[in-house]
Amino acid sequence: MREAAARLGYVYDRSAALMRSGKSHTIGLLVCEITNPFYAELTAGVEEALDDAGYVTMMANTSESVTRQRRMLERFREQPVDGVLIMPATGTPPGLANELLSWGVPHATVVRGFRRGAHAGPDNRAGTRLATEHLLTLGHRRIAFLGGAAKNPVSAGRWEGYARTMAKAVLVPEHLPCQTDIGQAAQMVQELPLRGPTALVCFNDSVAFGALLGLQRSGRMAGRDVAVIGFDDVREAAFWYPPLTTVRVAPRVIGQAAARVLLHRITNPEAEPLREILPATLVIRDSCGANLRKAV
Amino acid sequence: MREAAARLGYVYDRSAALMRSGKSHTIGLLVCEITNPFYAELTAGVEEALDDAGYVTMMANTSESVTRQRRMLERFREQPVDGVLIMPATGTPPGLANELLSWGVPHATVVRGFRRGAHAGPDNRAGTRLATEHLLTLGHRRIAFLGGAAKNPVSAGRWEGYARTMAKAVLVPEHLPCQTDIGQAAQMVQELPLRGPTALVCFNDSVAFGALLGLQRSGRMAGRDVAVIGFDDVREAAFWYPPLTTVRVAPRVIGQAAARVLLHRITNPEAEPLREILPATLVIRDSCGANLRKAV
DNA sequence: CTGAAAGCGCTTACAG
DNA sequence: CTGAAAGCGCTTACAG
Repeated sequence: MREAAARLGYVYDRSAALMRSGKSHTIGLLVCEITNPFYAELTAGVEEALDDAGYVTMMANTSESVTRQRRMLERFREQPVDGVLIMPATGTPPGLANELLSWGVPHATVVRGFRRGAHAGPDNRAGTRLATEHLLTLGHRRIAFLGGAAKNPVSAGRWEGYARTMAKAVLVPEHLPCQTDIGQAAQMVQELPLRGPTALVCFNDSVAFGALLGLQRSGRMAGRDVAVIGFDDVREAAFWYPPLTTVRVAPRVIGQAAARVLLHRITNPEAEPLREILPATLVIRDSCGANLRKAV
Repeated sequence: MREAAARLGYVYDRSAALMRSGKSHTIGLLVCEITNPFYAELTAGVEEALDDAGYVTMMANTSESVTRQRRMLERFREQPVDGVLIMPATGTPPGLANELLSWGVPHATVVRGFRRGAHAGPDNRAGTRLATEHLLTLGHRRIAFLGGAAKNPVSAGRWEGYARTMAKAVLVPEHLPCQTDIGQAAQMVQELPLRGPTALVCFNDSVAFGALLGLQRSGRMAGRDVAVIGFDDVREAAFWYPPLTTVRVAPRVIGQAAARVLLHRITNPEAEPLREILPATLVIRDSCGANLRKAV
């Protein structure tokens, strides 16, 4: 029937259907920085899962701009969409969670979360704990944490995983603050004193790449002179020189979980919001020196 | 007025407005592979420009699946959107252009184009011409072209720029086919005979990264033993070891041009479709050996 | 179970 | 120039 109608040039009008039924089968997705491969991969996971559930994804890239995020959110509200998946831009006021609640728009946070409400993200604390424990096993004592701002829950979680593991080993945690940027991290590491830390737990892979670069520039080599561990396992991690040991959190899996959590919110508005914390695993390559040690 | 209404809880309903006016102020964007940093950056450029023009971007990632592309396109038609921006998935039948035309949906292609119709993309031919000329200037004679499938216009254009420049220098062009993938390219280059090409013009940066890796694995070094030039200038290009000499085509600028071309199509449906071919420039870093030469 | 009518919230064309 | 009414194409609730 619809087949035949289509042949005659008929096209189903979703906007009319939406107006009458109030269901758009569209989800708004707010990405904090699409040019970051980690978030790009995550976005692909979200879209895949929503597509399977019969939803279409309306994506907007906020480029870490709170203003742009606000505008897109209002736009989603007017559209309207059936739900919003949000990776909050840096500097998002915590009050946003309550505002979204008062709007009555089902929503879930991804990776960067609010204290409460539907959420899907990696186990940040377990990730840096695994990394730190691995370095301790390799015999390191002067282990520093490179990067991270500590103001947001992601940084806080990763710092905690590291700092608590250090404390448990009766060692003093050390924070080397720097921007989440290859160039900045490289600068920081390049200027590190010779008798400084022998191992670095990095906030994420970008920072770790910078560390690799900074070591190289100062004539040192990751894995041999200083152990480096990243966080995320972006695709490039395996291809860097040396290949990066890092904490894998599978962005695509997080994306799928986020879609699930939001859809649960939509279908069960009265139920307690789901919070899915996804496991982190350590991927051992060369930058931590473990393979080098084995070879000797 | 609207301010006051908003305070009372009123939310403008775009779906109603759309139904009456037929204008959605929404553009559908079909991305062939969002996890490729080049396309991610391009997407950000499109969105930025459309946002400035008062349009919202509805993005869908096809992951190079023609089936998914078809479904999203039909969805966009039903939605409806005011126009579609498409980076065709590999294997898209050329007939799609006519079909879109018959649907009456304004559209433009990005990067990968059809023979006719609105389009924005890099000057592929000029890009590889610049790369090849640079290698010739550095004294190379055995220059090969690595990667690219030649079935699509992008590959064809890049191959032509290389092959014609070689022919002009009375040299025989050589094609080393491989998948557009770091691992595949690395394998290919690793197995290259010692008396093989002394320089490689690569289909894109991913392939070039693979070449760098393959050389490293076989104990050779890009820039010193074999010159390597990429295409795209993705963000990582400057940070690889050695830093990659590559053809810059500024994905963000292409994205902005694509938005412009589509909006022109929407506002001037009777006018000839615009085709914007954006300039390519050569960014000289270390992988081509030019800096090494200077230092000696 | 089937079919005609009402109505979603806007914009637009028309009457006053 | 202002204001009330019609209508966009669906879905839904209701009458037959």
